[in-house]
Amino acid sequence: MKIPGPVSKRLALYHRCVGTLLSEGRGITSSQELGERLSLKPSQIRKDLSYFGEFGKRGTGYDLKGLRLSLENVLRINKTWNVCIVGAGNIGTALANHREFFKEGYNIVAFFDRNPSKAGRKIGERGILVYQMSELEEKVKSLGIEIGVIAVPASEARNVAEILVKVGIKGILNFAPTKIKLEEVEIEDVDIGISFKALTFKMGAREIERQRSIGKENS
Amino acid sequence: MKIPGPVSKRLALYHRCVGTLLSEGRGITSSQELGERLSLKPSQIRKDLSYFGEFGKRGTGYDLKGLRLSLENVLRINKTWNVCIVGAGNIGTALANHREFFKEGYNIVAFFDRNPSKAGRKIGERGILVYQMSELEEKVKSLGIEIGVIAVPASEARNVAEILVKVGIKGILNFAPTKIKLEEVEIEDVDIGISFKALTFKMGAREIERQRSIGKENS
DNA sequence: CGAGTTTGTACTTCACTTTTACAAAGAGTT
DNA sequence: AACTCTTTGTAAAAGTGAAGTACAAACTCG
Repeated sequence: MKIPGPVSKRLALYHRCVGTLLSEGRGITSSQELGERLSLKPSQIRKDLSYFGEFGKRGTGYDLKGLRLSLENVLRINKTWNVCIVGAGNIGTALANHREFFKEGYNIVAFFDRNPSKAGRKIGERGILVYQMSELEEKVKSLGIEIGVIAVPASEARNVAEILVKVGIKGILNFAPTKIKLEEVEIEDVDIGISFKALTFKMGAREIERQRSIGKENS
Repeated sequence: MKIPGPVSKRLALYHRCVGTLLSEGRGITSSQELGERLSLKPSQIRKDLSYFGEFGKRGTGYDLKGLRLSLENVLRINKTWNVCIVGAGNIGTALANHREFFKEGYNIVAFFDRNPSKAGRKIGERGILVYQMSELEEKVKSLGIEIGVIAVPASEARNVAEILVKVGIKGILNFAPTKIKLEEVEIEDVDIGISFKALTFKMGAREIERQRSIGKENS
Protein backbone atom coordinates (compact mmCIF):
# COMPACT_ATOMS: atom_id res chain seq x y z
CA MET A 1 0.00 0.00 0.00
CA LYS A 2 1.19 3.46 -0.90
CA ILE A 3 1.57 5.85 2.05
CA PRO A 4 1.11 9.55 1.26
CA GLY A 5 4.28 11.57 1.76
CA PRO A 6 3.15 13.96 4.53
CA VAL A 7 2.12 11.03 6.72
CA SER A 8 5.69 10.33 7.81
CA LYS A 9 6.14 13.76 9.37
CA ARG A 10 2.79 13.57 11.09
CA LEU A 11 3.65 10.18 12.56
CA ALA A 12 6.76 11.74 14.05
CA LEU A 13 4.59 14.47 15.54
CA TYR A 14 2.26 11.89 17.03
CA HIS A 15 5.21 10.10 18.57
CA ARG A 16 6.48 13.26 20.15
CA CYS A 17 3.05 14.21 21.46
CA VAL A 18 2.56 10.75 22.94
CA GLY A 19 5.88 11.15 24.74
CA THR A 20 4.77 14.49 26.13
CA LEU A 21 1.49 13.04 27.38
CA LEU A 22 3.30 10.14 29.01
CA SER A 23 5.67 12.51 30.76
CA GLU A 24 2.62 14.31 32.09
CA GLY A 25 1.64 11.08 33.77
CA ARG A 26 -1.22 10.25 31.44
CA GLY A 27 -2.17 6.69 30.57
CA ILE A 28 -4.53 6.94 27.65
CA THR A 29 -5.45 9.49 25.02
CA SER A 30 -7.85 9.92 22.12
CA SER A 31 -7.56 11.04 18.54
CA GLN A 32 -9.47 14.11 19.61
CA GLU A 33 -6.94 15.09 22.26
CA LEU A 34 -4.03 14.50 19.91
CA GLY A 35 -5.82 16.57 17.30
CA GLU A 36 -6.26 19.47 19.68
CA ARG A 37 -2.61 19.43 20.70
CA LEU A 38 -1.33 19.23 17.15
CA SER A 39 -3.97 21.35 15.42
CA LEU A 40 -5.10 18.43 13.30
CA LYS A 41 -8.46 16.82 12.70
CA PRO A 42 -9.03 13.67 14.78
CA SER A 43 -10.11 11.82 11.66
CA GLN A 44 -6.81 12.46 10.00
CA ILE A 45 -4.93 11.05 12.93
CA ARG A 46 -7.06 7.93 12.92
CA LYS A 47 -6.61 7.55 9.20
CA ASP A 48 -2.85 7.98 9.37
CA LEU A 49 -2.62 5.33 12.07
CA SER A 50 -4.94 2.99 10.20
CA TYR A 51 -2.31 2.59 7.47
CA PHE A 52 -0.27 0.57 9.92
CA GLY A 53 -2.78 -1.30 12.05
CA GLU A 54 -5.41 -0.88 14.70
CA PHE A 55 -3.78 0.64 17.73
CA GLY A 56 -6.80 1.98 19.57
CA LYS A 57 -9.68 0.58 21.55
CA ARG A 58 -13.15 1.75 20.57
CA GLY A 59 -14.93 3.60 23.29
CA THR A 60 -11.68 4.17 25.17
CA GLY A 61 -8.99 5.60 22.95
CA TYR A 62 -5.32 4.77 22.72
CA ASP A 63 -3.13 3.28 25.40
CA LEU A 64 -0.20 5.69 25.42
CA LYS A 65 2.54 3.17 26.10
CA GLY A 66 1.22 0.82 23.45
CA LEU A 67 0.80 3.60 20.95
CA ARG A 68 4.30 4.85 21.54
CA LEU A 69 5.69 1.39 20.98
CA SER A 70 3.69 1.00 17.79
CA LEU A 71 4.82 4.36 16.49
CA GLU A 72 8.41 3.50 17.29
CA ASN A 73 8.07 0.37 15.23
CA VAL A 74 6.54 2.27 12.34
CA LEU A 75 9.17 5.03 12.49
CA ARG A 76 11.95 2.48 12.89
CA ILE A 77 13.21 3.97 16.11
CA ASN A 78 12.89 0.77 18.08
CA LYS A 79 16.66 0.56 17.59
CA THR A 80 19.63 2.91 17.76
CA TRP A 81 20.83 4.37 14.48
CA ASN A 82 24.50 5.22 14.24
CA VAL A 83 25.01 8.56 12.53
CA CYS A 84 28.02 10.33 11.09
CA ILE A 85 28.30 14.00 10.26
CA VAL A 86 30.30 15.14 7.27
CA GLY A 87 31.55 18.66 7.87
CA ALA A 88 32.87 19.58 11.31
CA GLY A 89 31.55 23.13 11.27
CA ASN A 90 28.96 25.05 13.21
CA ILE A 91 25.91 23.04 12.24
CA GLY A 92 27.62 19.76 12.91
CA THR A 93 28.71 20.94 16.33
CA ALA A 94 25.22 22.12 17.18
CA LEU A 95 23.83 18.72 16.24
CA ALA A 96 26.46 16.89 18.24
CA ASN A 97 25.54 18.84 21.36
CA HIS A 98 21.86 18.15 20.97
CA ARG A 99 21.40 15.24 23.35
CA GLU A 100 17.76 15.02 22.32
CA PHE A 101 18.78 13.08 19.23
CA PHE A 102 20.68 10.48 21.20
CA LYS A 103 17.74 10.02 23.53
CA GLU A 104 15.51 9.38 20.56
CA GLY A 105 17.66 6.70 19.02
CA TYR A 106 20.07 8.66 16.86
CA ASN A 107 23.65 8.23 18.03
CA ILE A 108 26.26 10.48 16.47
CA VAL A 109 29.43 8.43 16.44
CA ALA A 110 31.83 10.21 14.08
CA PHE A 111 32.67 13.39 12.21
CA PHE A 112 34.41 13.53 8.86
CA ASP A 113 36.02 16.60 7.40
CA ARG A 114 37.83 17.37 4.18
CA ASN A 115 40.31 19.52 6.07
CA PRO A 116 42.95 17.06 7.35
CA SER A 117 44.05 19.45 10.07
CA LYS A 118 40.71 18.89 11.80
CA ALA A 119 41.28 15.14 12.01
CA GLY A 120 41.82 13.95 15.54
CA ARG A 121 39.95 16.81 17.12
CA LYS A 122 37.04 16.13 19.40
CA ILE A 123 33.76 17.93 18.78
CA GLY A 124 31.14 18.96 21.29
CA GLU A 125 30.35 18.00 24.83
CA ARG A 126 30.51 14.31 24.12
CA GLY A 127 33.90 14.60 22.41
CA ILE A 128 33.09 12.97 19.11
CA LEU A 129 36.18 12.34 17.00
CA VAL A 130 36.84 13.91 13.62
CA TYR A 131 38.26 11.58 10.96
CA GLN A 132 39.67 12.25 7.54
CA MET A 133 37.46 11.61 4.54
CA SER A 134 39.77 8.78 3.48
CA GLU A 135 38.77 6.88 6.61
CA LEU A 136 35.08 7.11 5.83
CA GLU A 137 34.58 3.69 4.28
CA GLU A 138 36.46 1.85 7.00
CA LYS A 139 34.73 3.73 9.83
CA VAL A 140 31.24 3.33 8.37
CA LYS A 141 31.80 -0.41 8.49
CA SER A 142 33.57 -0.67 11.82
CA LEU A 143 31.20 1.68 13.65
CA GLY A 144 28.05 0.42 11.93
CA ILE A 145 27.05 3.81 10.56
CA GLU A 146 23.80 3.81 8.60
CA ILE A 147 22.90 7.50 8.38
CA GLY A 148 24.98 10.38 7.10
CA VAL A 149 24.42 14.06 7.81
CA ILE A 150 25.67 16.48 5.18
CA ALA A 151 26.84 19.71 6.83
CA VAL A 152 29.18 21.07 4.16
CA PRO A 153 28.81 23.98 1.71
CA ALA A 154 26.40 23.55 -1.18
CA SER A 155 29.22 23.22 -3.69
CA GLU A 156 30.50 20.04 -2.03
CA ALA A 157 27.18 18.54 -1.03
CA ARG A 158 26.50 16.46 -4.09
CA ASN A 159 30.00 15.05 -4.09
CA VAL A 160 29.71 14.10 -0.42
CA ALA A 161 26.32 12.48 -1.03
CA GLU A 162 27.78 10.31 -3.78
CA ILE A 163 30.64 9.23 -1.54
CA LEU A 164 28.19 8.35 1.23
CA VAL A 165 26.15 6.22 -1.15
CA LYS A 166 29.28 4.51 -2.39
CA VAL A 167 30.27 3.38 1.11
CA GLY A 168 26.81 1.96 1.75
CA ILE A 169 24.91 4.71 3.61
CA LYS A 170 21.16 4.24 3.24
CA GLY A 171 19.83 7.55 4.54
CA ILE A 172 21.02 11.14 4.32
CA LEU A 173 19.97 14.25 6.19
CA ASN A 174 21.07 17.19 4.07
CA PHE A 175 21.66 20.59 5.64
CA ALA A 176 23.38 22.06 2.59
CA PRO A 177 21.33 24.61 0.67
CA THR A 178 20.98 22.50 -2.45
CA LYS A 179 18.64 19.81 -3.68
CA ILE A 180 20.32 16.43 -4.11
CA LYS A 181 18.54 13.67 -5.95
CA LEU A 182 19.94 10.15 -5.84
CA GLU A 183 18.03 6.98 -6.52
CA GLU A 184 19.96 4.69 -4.22
CA VAL A 185 19.33 6.49 -0.94
CA GLU A 186 16.64 8.30 1.05
CA ILE A 187 17.42 11.99 1.42
CA GLU A 188 15.71 14.41 3.75
CA ASP A 189 16.44 18.09 3.30
CA VAL A 190 16.64 20.62 6.12
CA ASP A 191 16.91 23.93 4.31
CA ILE A 192 17.08 26.88 6.66
CA GLY A 193 17.62 29.46 3.94
CA ILE A 194 14.46 28.37 2.17
CA SER A 195 12.59 28.54 5.48
CA PHE A 196 13.71 32.15 5.99
CA LYS A 197 12.52 33.12 2.54
CA ALA A 198 9.22 31.29 2.87
CA LEU A 199 8.72 33.17 6.13
CA THR A 200 9.27 36.64 4.68
CA PHE A 201 7.13 35.73 1.68
CA LYS A 202 4.26 34.82 3.98
CA MET A 203 4.84 37.95 6.06
CA GLY A 204 4.55 39.99 2.88
CA ALA A 205 1.39 38.19 1.82
CA ARG A 206 -0.15 38.82 5.22
CA GLU A 207 0.77 42.49 5.04
CA ILE A 208 -0.86 42.85 1.62
CA GLU A 209 -3.97 41.09 2.85
CA ARG A 210 -4.12 43.41 5.85
CA GLN A 211 -3.83 46.52 3.70
CA ARG A 212 -6.42 45.20 1.25
CA SER A 213 -8.94 44.65 4.02
CA ILE A 214 -8.30 48.16 5.36
CA GLY A 215 -8.79 49.59 1.89
CA LYS A 216 -12.08 47.77 1.54
CA GLU A 217 -13.16 49.08 4.91
CA ASN A 218 -12.64 52.69 3.85
CA SER A 219 -14.30 52.41 0.47
CA MET B 1 -5.93 35.47 -5.30
CA LYS B 2 -5.10 32.43 -3.27
CA ILE B 3 -1.54 31.16 -3.69
CA PRO B 4 -1.03 27.43 -3.02
CA GLY B 5 1.14 26.82 0.01
CA PRO B 6 3.97 24.90 -1.66
CA VAL B 7 4.54 27.82 -4.05
CA SER B 8 6.48 29.89 -1.50
CA LYS B 9 9.18 27.28 -1.05
CA ARG B 10 9.46 26.75 -4.77
CA LEU B 11 9.88 30.48 -5.31
CA ALA B 12 12.78 30.41 -2.88
CA LEU B 13 14.27 27.54 -4.86
CA TYR B 14 13.92 29.49 -8.09
CA HIS B 15 15.65 32.44 -6.48
CA ARG B 16 18.55 30.31 -5.39
CA CYS B 17 18.83 28.63 -8.79
CA VAL B 18 18.80 31.99 -10.54
CA GLY B 19 21.64 33.09 -8.27
CA THR B 20 23.62 29.98 -9.17
CA LEU B 21 23.09 30.55 -12.88
CA LEU B 22 24.19 34.17 -12.53
CA SER B 23 27.32 33.14 -10.69
CA GLU B 24 28.05 30.81 -13.60
CA GLY B 25 28.15 33.87 -15.78
CA ARG B 26 24.84 33.21 -17.52
CA GLY B 27 22.57 36.02 -18.69
CA ILE B 28 19.27 34.38 -19.53
CA THR B 29 17.49 31.13 -18.78
CA SER B 30 14.26 29.36 -19.65
CA SER B 31 11.55 27.61 -17.71
CA GLN B 32 12.87 24.42 -19.25
CA GLU B 33 16.37 24.90 -17.89
CA LEU B 34 15.11 25.80 -14.43
CA GLY B 35 12.89 22.74 -14.57
CA GLU B 36 15.81 20.49 -15.36
CA ARG B 37 17.95 21.88 -12.55
CA LEU B 38 15.20 21.63 -9.96
CA SER B 39 13.47 18.47 -11.17
CA LEU B 40 10.25 20.33 -11.88
CA LYS B 41 8.06 20.64 -14.94
CA PRO B 42 8.59 23.87 -16.95
CA SER B 43 4.84 24.46 -16.96
CA GLN B 44 4.77 24.47 -13.19
CA ILE B 45 7.51 27.05 -12.99
CA ARG B 46 5.74 29.29 -15.48
CA LYS B 47 2.54 28.85 -13.57
CA ASP B 48 4.13 29.69 -10.21
CA LEU B 49 5.68 32.83 -11.64
CA SER B 50 2.46 33.86 -13.36
CA TYR B 51 0.83 34.36 -9.97
CA PHE B 52 2.99 37.44 -9.54
CA GLY B 53 3.41 38.91 -12.99
CA GLU B 54 5.02 38.40 -16.36
CA PHE B 55 8.76 38.18 -15.86
CA GLY B 56 9.82 36.47 -19.08
CA LYS B 57 10.18 37.44 -22.68
CA ARG B 58 8.48 35.21 -25.19
CA GLY B 59 10.82 33.61 -27.63
CA THR B 60 13.79 34.32 -25.37
CA GLY B 61 13.20 33.24 -21.82
CA TYR B 62 13.97 35.01 -18.57
CA ASP B 63 16.57 37.67 -18.06
CA LEU B 64 18.38 36.36 -14.99
CA LYS B 65 19.06 39.69 -13.34
CA GLY B 66 15.51 40.85 -13.90
CA LEU B 67 14.07 37.56 -12.67
CA ARG B 68 16.20 37.65 -9.57
CA LEU B 69 15.00 41.15 -8.82
CA SER B 70 11.40 40.15 -9.34
CA LEU B 71 11.76 37.10 -7.11
CA GLU B 72 13.38 39.25 -4.45
CA ASN B 73 10.38 41.54 -4.55
CA VAL B 74 7.98 38.63 -4.28
CA LEU B 75 9.95 36.98 -1.46
CA ARG B 76 10.35 40.35 0.27
CA ILE B 77 14.13 40.17 0.30
CA ASN B 78 14.59 43.42 -1.56
CA LYS B 79 15.39 44.81 1.87
CA THR B 80 17.39 43.76 4.89
CA TRP B 81 15.47 42.10 7.70
CA ASN B 82 16.81 42.55 11.17
CA VAL B 83 16.67 39.30 13.10
CA CYS B 84 17.09 38.43 16.74
CA ILE B 85 17.75 34.99 18.16
CA VAL B 86 16.25 33.97 21.47
CA GLY B 87 18.44 31.33 23.09
CA ALA B 88 22.20 31.76 22.95
CA GLY B 89 22.93 28.05 22.59
CA ASN B 90 24.41 25.86 19.93
CA ILE B 91 21.82 26.38 17.25
CA GLY B 92 21.83 30.12 17.71
CA THR B 93 25.60 30.21 17.43
CA ALA B 94 25.55 28.11 14.29
CA LEU B 95 23.06 30.50 12.72
CA ALA B 96 25.07 33.54 13.74
CA ASN B 97 28.15 32.15 12.02
CA HIS B 98 26.30 31.38 8.81
CA ARG B 99 27.17 34.43 6.74
CA GLU B 100 24.97 33.12 3.95
CA PHE B 101 21.93 34.51 5.74
CA PHE B 102 23.40 37.97 5.99
CA LYS B 103 24.25 37.93 2.28
CA GLU B 104 20.65 37.06 1.50
CA GLY B 105 19.12 39.90 3.45
CA TYR B 106 18.76 38.46 6.95
CA ASN B 107 20.87 40.35 9.43
CA ILE B 108 21.19 38.88 12.90
CA VAL B 109 21.55 41.84 15.20
CA ALA B 110 20.97 40.53 18.72
CA PHE B 111 20.75 37.52 20.99
CA PHE B 112 18.48 37.23 23.98
CA ASP B 113 18.85 34.68 26.73
CA ARG B 114 16.94 33.88 29.89
CA ASN B 115 20.18 33.22 31.70
CA PRO B 116 21.36 36.68 32.89
CA SER B 117 24.95 35.50 33.20
CA LYS B 118 25.10 35.23 29.43
CA ALA B 119 24.16 38.88 28.97
CA GLY B 120 27.00 40.97 27.61
CA ARG B 121 28.74 38.05 25.96
CA LYS B 122 29.47 38.19 22.26
CA ILE B 123 28.43 35.27 20.10
CA GLY B 124 30.08 33.98 16.94
CA GLU B 125 32.55 35.39 14.49
CA ARG B 126 30.67 38.63 14.11
CA GLY B 127 30.48 39.15 17.88
CA ILE B 128 26.75 39.60 18.24
CA LEU B 129 25.76 40.79 21.71
CA VAL B 130 23.59 38.82 24.13
CA TYR B 131 20.95 40.82 25.99
CA GLN B 132 18.69 39.94 28.88
CA MET B 133 15.11 39.05 28.12
CA SER B 134 13.99 42.19 29.95
CA GLU B 135 15.72 44.29 27.30
CA LEU B 136 13.82 42.62 24.46
CA GLU B 137 11.11 45.19 23.95
CA GLU B 138 13.48 48.14 23.98
CA LYS B 139 16.00 46.47 21.66
CA VAL B 140 13.38 45.30 19.18
CA LYS B 141 12.36 48.90 18.76
CA SER B 142 15.80 50.52 18.79
CA LEU B 143 17.38 47.97 16.45
CA GLY B 144 14.35 47.63 14.17
CA ILE B 145 14.00 43.88 14.67
CA GLU B 146 11.16 42.30 12.69
CA ILE B 147 11.97 38.59 12.81
CA GLY B 148 12.60 36.40 15.84
CA VAL B 149 14.30 33.03 15.86
CA ILE B 150 13.31 30.67 18.66
CA ALA B 151 16.25 28.53 19.68
CA VAL B 152 15.23 27.50 23.19
CA PRO B 153 14.00 24.17 24.61
CA ALA B 154 10.49 23.08 23.66
CA SER B 155 9.17 23.79 27.13
CA GLU B 156 9.93 27.51 26.82
CA ALA B 157 9.15 27.92 23.15
CA ARG B 158 5.52 28.90 23.42
CA ASN B 159 6.23 31.39 26.15
CA VAL B 160 8.99 32.99 24.09
CA ALA B 161 6.71 33.13 21.04
CA GLU B 162 4.06 34.99 23.02
CA ILE B 163 6.62 37.47 24.28
CA LEU B 164 7.88 38.05 20.75
CA VAL B 165 4.35 38.73 19.53
CA LYS B 166 3.76 41.10 22.40
CA VAL B 167 6.74 43.26 21.49
CA GLY B 168 5.62 43.49 17.88
CA ILE B 169 7.53 40.76 16.03
CA LYS B 170 5.73 39.79 12.81
CA GLY B 171 7.57 36.60 11.83
CA ILE B 172 9.05 33.71 13.77
CA LEU B 173 11.41 30.95 12.73
CA ASN B 174 10.99 28.19 15.29
CA PHE B 175 13.76 25.65 15.89
CA ALA B 176 12.21 24.24 19.05
CA PRO B 177 10.72 20.76 18.69
CA THR B 178 7.16 21.86 19.27
CA LYS B 179 4.34 23.20 17.14
CA ILE B 180 3.35 26.75 18.03
CA LYS B 181 0.19 28.26 16.64
CA LEU B 182 -0.49 31.95 17.07
CA GLU B 183 -2.88 34.00 14.98
CA GLU B 184 -0.99 37.27 15.14
CA VAL B 185 2.26 36.15 13.56
CA GLU B 186 3.68 34.02 10.75
CA ILE B 187 5.59 31.02 12.09
CA GLU B 188 7.86 28.75 10.10
CA ASP B 189 9.04 25.57 11.80
CA VAL B 190 12.44 23.97 11.30
CA ASP B 191 12.15 20.67 13.08
CA ILE B 192 15.28 18.57 12.87
CA GLY B 193 14.02 15.80 15.12
CA ILE B 194 11.00 15.29 12.89
CA SER B 195 13.28 15.21 9.85
CA PHE B 196 15.35 12.44 11.44
CA LYS B 197 12.28 10.37 12.12
CA ALA B 198 10.79 10.96 8.70
CA LEU B 199 14.10 9.79 7.28
CA THR B 200 14.22 6.50 9.15
CA PHE B 201 10.55 5.92 8.39
CA LYS B 202 11.26 6.25 4.69
CA MET B 203 14.34 4.07 5.01
CA GLY B 204 12.16 1.40 6.61
CA ALA B 205 9.53 1.71 3.91
CA ARG B 206 12.17 1.34 1.23
CA GLU B 207 13.59 -1.73 2.96
CA ILE B 208 10.16 -3.37 3.12
CA GLU B 209 9.55 -2.59 -0.54
CA ARG B 210 12.90 -4.13 -1.43
CA GLN B 211 12.16 -7.30 0.50
CA ARG B 212 8.69 -7.53 -1.00
CA SER B 213 10.03 -7.32 -4.53
CA ILE B 214 12.62 -10.01 -3.75
CA GLY B 215 9.91 -12.22 -2.32
CA LYS B 216 7.82 -11.79 -5.43
CA GLU B 217 10.82 -12.62 -7.57
CA ASN B 218 11.30 -15.96 -5.83
CA SER B 219 7.69 -17.02 -5.90
C1' DC C 1 8.49 38.16 -44.04
C1' DG C 2 8.54 33.46 -42.44
C1' DA C 3 10.31 29.86 -39.43
C1' DG C 4 11.38 28.74 -34.98
C1' DT C 5 11.25 29.68 -29.78
C1' DT C 6 9.33 30.39 -25.53
C1' DT C 7 6.16 32.54 -22.55
C1' DG C 8 1.61 33.04 -20.34
C1' DT C 9 -2.66 30.99 -19.60
C1' DA C 10 -6.92 28.43 -20.09
C1' DC C 11 -8.67 24.02 -19.73
C1' DT C 12 -8.61 19.25 -18.61
C1' DT C 13 -7.26 15.33 -16.28
C1' DC C 14 -5.15 13.00 -12.74
C1' DA C 15 -3.49 11.93 -8.16
C1' DC C 16 -3.41 12.74 -3.66
C1' DT C 17 -5.09 14.68 0.71
C1' DT C 18 -8.55 15.95 3.78
C1' DT C 19 -13.04 15.84 5.54
C1' DT C 20 -17.43 13.80 6.37
C1' DA C 21 -20.26 10.31 7.88
C1' DC C 22 -21.41 6.29 10.08
C1' DA C 23 -21.31 1.40 11.44
C1' DA C 24 -18.82 -1.34 14.80
C1' DA C 25 -16.85 -2.04 19.29
C1' DG C 26 -16.30 -1.33 23.82
C1' DA C 27 -17.31 1.09 28.64
C1' DG C 28 -20.43 2.48 32.05
C1' DT C 29 -25.05 2.69 34.22
C1' DT C 30 -29.28 1.42 35.76
C1' DA D 1 -29.53 -7.16 29.75
C1' DA D 2 -30.82 -2.99 27.75
C1' DC D 3 -29.53 1.47 26.94
C1' DT D 4 -26.49 5.39 26.46
C1' DC D 5 -22.18 7.34 25.60
C1' DT D 6 -17.75 7.38 23.70
C1' DT D 7 -14.34 6.50 20.35
C1' DT D 8 -12.38 3.88 16.83
C1' DG D 9 -11.75 2.38 11.92
C1' DT D 10 -12.98 3.06 7.28
C1' DA D 11 -15.72 3.90 3.05
C1' DA D 12 -17.19 7.56 0.35
C1' DA D 13 -17.22 12.42 -0.88
C1' DA D 14 -15.15 16.71 -1.36
C1' DG D 15 -11.36 19.52 -1.97
C1' DT D 16 -6.72 20.75 -3.57
C1' DG D 17 -2.57 20.76 -5.97
C1' DA D 18 0.07 18.93 -9.81
C1' DA D 19 0.60 17.44 -14.45
C1' DG D 20 -0.51 17.49 -19.03
C1' DT D 21 -2.35 19.67 -23.20
C1' DA D 22 -3.01 23.12 -26.14
C1' DC D 23 -2.40 27.37 -28.24
C1' DA D 24 -2.38 32.34 -29.08
C1' DA D 25 0.81 36.04 -28.37
C1' DA D 26 5.31 37.90 -28.43
C1' DC D 27 9.82 37.85 -29.62
C1' DT D 28 14.34 36.40 -32.34
C1' DC D 29 16.84 35.47 -36.20
C1' DG D 30 17.96 34.78 -40.78
